[in-house]
Amino acid sequence: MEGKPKQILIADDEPDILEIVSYNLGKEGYEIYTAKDGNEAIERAKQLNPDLIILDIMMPKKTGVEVCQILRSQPQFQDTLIIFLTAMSDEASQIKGLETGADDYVNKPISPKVLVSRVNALFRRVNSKEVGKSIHIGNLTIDPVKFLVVIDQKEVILAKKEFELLHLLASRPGRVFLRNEILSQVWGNDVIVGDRTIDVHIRKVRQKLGIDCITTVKGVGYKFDM
Amino acid sequence: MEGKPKQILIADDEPDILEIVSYNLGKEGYEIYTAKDGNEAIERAKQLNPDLIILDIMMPKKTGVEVCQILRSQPQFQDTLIIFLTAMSDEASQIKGLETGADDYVNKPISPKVLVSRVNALFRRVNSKEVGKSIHIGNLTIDPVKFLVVIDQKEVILAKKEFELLHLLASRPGRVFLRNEILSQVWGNDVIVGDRTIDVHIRKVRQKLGIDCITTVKGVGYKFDM
DNA sequence: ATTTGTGTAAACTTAAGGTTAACATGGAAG
DNA sequence: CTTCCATGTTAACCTTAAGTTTACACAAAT
Repeated sequence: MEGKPKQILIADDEPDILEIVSYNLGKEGYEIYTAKDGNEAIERAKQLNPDLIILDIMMPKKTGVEVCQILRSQPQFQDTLIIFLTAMSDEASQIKGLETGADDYVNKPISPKVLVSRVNALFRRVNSKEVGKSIHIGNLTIDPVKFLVVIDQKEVILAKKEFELLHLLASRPGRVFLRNEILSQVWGNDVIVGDRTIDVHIRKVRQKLGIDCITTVKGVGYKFDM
Repeated sequence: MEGKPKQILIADDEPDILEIVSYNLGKEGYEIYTAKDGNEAIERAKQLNPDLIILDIMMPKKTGVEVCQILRSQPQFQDTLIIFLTAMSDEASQIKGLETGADDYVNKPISPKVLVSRVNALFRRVNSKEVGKSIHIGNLTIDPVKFLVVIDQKEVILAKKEFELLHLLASRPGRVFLRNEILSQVWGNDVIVGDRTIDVHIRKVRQKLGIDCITTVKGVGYKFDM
């Protein structure tokens, strides 16, 4: 059971490094995205929500350590893997890096093969326990493992269908789901239910969440939007 | 919620290394055990079932890589963390080591502080493994060794199935276990039992504990919550 | 052989969840 | 402005999952 390809964001100001790392990890089947300074790294991380972020420490705008701290302070990136990449091989930096919340620390000059092995080792470890990944959007968290929705630190209990419906919509924020799609995804392809059934569940979700995050697209379907 | 102290097994044939590593990790609150060759490492690993094993590569009897392969081939050690410690800093060894199933690879001469950071980073990432070790949640203690549940200083006797059921749920508080999962974990994959059997056992546990800590998620399963 | 504890099954009750129908609303087209 | 149609709203109703109780089989202990 091979999941979807893992997304990796690489931030470094040296184009050479970016290229060599992208090439070698891409060859392994990972989906690679790049950033060339600290601010861009943060920006891209927020829009991509990648599985792993590889950060050079010495970068313009913001250092890798700063980026790591900023990202780790947000719930969305609590579980994201982070590897530091750096020319500073002194042990103080390394310790500081790991204590900032990084998962690994690789010294330059990097060996592409070693980096690939370390990336693989990290994913091997994390994959074995991570079954359903939770969704974080703004102050909203959807956790399929705990079957729980948290909004502004407050837990909201949704019934099964309500949860599945919200989970579906929130899995692709902004994208419109046709009523048909919703029916087949949440209710299954065979069951036939009345026309108002979806509406009623949408209503319950809206009501329980208390915030307006589901938009109606008349004649088409619904979408999640914050 | 601070768990039990993590157990670490360190295998190296140089007493100096053993001592310095033991001292530094011990200071961090880990419970340290040692072995001085490959065979002893395997033997102690089996009797201790530690959370982390640190293996020197060049050891008498069996090399660290061999020990790793042997342990990884057994289900008991599938999730156990393994770090290689070695004087061989060439990248081929490192790649081989990581691909054997190790989680990290640290070169000698080792810096105790760096090792400690890396150990901490690994445990930070993998907070989940606590099988066979007692669980403390609030005023509730579940001790699988003594087969005992203590709640508010009062011992509660649970039957085998009841105990296993509670232990499973409490091992991951908050997480929902599907009825299927419960069946396969507690009853085993092959046995087929009636639909109400789980309910009955849930009821007995709830009754005996006297506190409401098991939540029903209708249509999904059960979860432990305090 | 009898007692005791444990696990499973069956029958029944309860309640949560899901669906529907009937009606309301609101915006766009004519 | 009126009509039309898609969606919103509400409450009643139906369905199904879970809770409860009792009974019984079986094994271990006495």
